Amino acid sequence: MTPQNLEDSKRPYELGKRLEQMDQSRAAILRAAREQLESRGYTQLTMSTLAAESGVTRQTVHNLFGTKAAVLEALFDLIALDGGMEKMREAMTQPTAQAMLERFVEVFCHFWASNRLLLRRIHGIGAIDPEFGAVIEARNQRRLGAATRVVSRIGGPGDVAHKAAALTALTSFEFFDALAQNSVDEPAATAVVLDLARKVLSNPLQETNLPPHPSKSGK
Amino acid sequence: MTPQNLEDSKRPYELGKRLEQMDQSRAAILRAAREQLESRGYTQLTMSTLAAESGVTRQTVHNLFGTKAAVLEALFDLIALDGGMEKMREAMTQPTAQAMLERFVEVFCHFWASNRLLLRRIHGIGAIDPEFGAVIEARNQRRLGAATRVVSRIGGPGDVAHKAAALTALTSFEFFDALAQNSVDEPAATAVVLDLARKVLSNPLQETNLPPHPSKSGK
DNA sequence: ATTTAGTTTTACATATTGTCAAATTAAAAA
DNA sequence: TTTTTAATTTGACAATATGTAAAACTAAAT
Repeated sequence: MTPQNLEDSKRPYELGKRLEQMDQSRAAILRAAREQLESRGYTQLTMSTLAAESGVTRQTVHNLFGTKAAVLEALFDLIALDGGMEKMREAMTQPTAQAMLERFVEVFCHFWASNRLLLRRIHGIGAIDPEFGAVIEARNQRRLGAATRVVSRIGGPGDVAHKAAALTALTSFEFFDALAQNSVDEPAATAVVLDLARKVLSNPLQETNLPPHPSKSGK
Repeated sequence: MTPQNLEDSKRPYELGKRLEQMDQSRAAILRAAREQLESRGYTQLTMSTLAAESGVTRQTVHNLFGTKAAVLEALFDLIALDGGMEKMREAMTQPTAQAMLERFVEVFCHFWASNRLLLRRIHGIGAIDPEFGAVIEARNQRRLGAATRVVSRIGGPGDVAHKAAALTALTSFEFFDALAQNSVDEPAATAVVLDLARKVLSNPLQETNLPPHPSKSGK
């Protein structure tokens, strides 16, 4: 019953050029997935429309990816790869703590801005589907880890975990998206995030920045 | 052809007690919708499971609400109503600007905290479905309007629209949810939001809070 | 020329939404 | 109490969408 049996033996076969074509199909499908996800939304994107726009059969989409969820996960992985997430390493190795924070904020804000509509959909899927949500949350936890290192590096008073949570929230896609929703362009939004991040990390919680609770004493 | 025709005339009929039962069914369906949306997510919530758990027929769910989207919109309206959104009026009529800001932040943070998981799902639906997204965005625009009034009331330097956008993002559900995700409880998260809001509204953009760009000069 | 393996075609099973009409039932009106 | 009304149920149906399976087809490798 070994593979060398006369009956079962198969001539060796390298996919070669066929692999390229498969990769092209995969790429075309992911491109179509991105377009349709952005323009039509999640429920309107179907395996059929995906196949039609990418020039293959619906069955081929299933062969190459398996399920609709797998297509979206592949798309998610793709933008994270060529979207510049490898710049994180460069950010985390800055010489000074402030430069580290600055690059940290810039890297994420630029990534959010570059894929805003798509990420809104993908994160939305994570919000409505617990299973997919775990994938998103895993990435958020990695950002939390990086944020914790930034906070530790900067030092200062206050609880590290608490400040890291705040920094993570400030650098979340959702916060950036909310900022950009109201006519704040990428540089301006990035500046706001960076400004707030510095304020969070410099002082613990300065509630005395302005009159604390002026509820009784009118101005 | 008037209603008084012998053929077409109908005996007057008040629904009375039947209306109560319809309301109970409606309430039971919305309760089931909330539970299933939170526990199973959007796609796992079906008209069938909804009907089963609320003790009516699938057809009745359709009779009472129309479509699945309509059920969720009704649920969205419900939590907004009895969820305490009427407290907004009280917040906007505070005597001092600072009290107004404080109540503004507190009202929203408390609302987000009281319906966190449910709102994550509902906002997620808005993110994946452009049509439903418009409903969410309409509410965000109302918050932006209120934020603009708060910002104007507080005054100070800087662009009102810009600061209002920042305040709106800080008081967004998504930002609160991101904060609360990492072990920050409601009071702490509210304090963070309020603190950041004060900082945003007090100074325009104080980039000189810390050494500006210490990229070349080491510490 | 033969073999291999991806693609297509075709068919099928399942699940879900949404609609429709007749039978049923509980409440209102007489 | 009897009749009438309207909501609920029951049963059926159409339309989509996902996912699987197998045979025919085809392009590439041998």
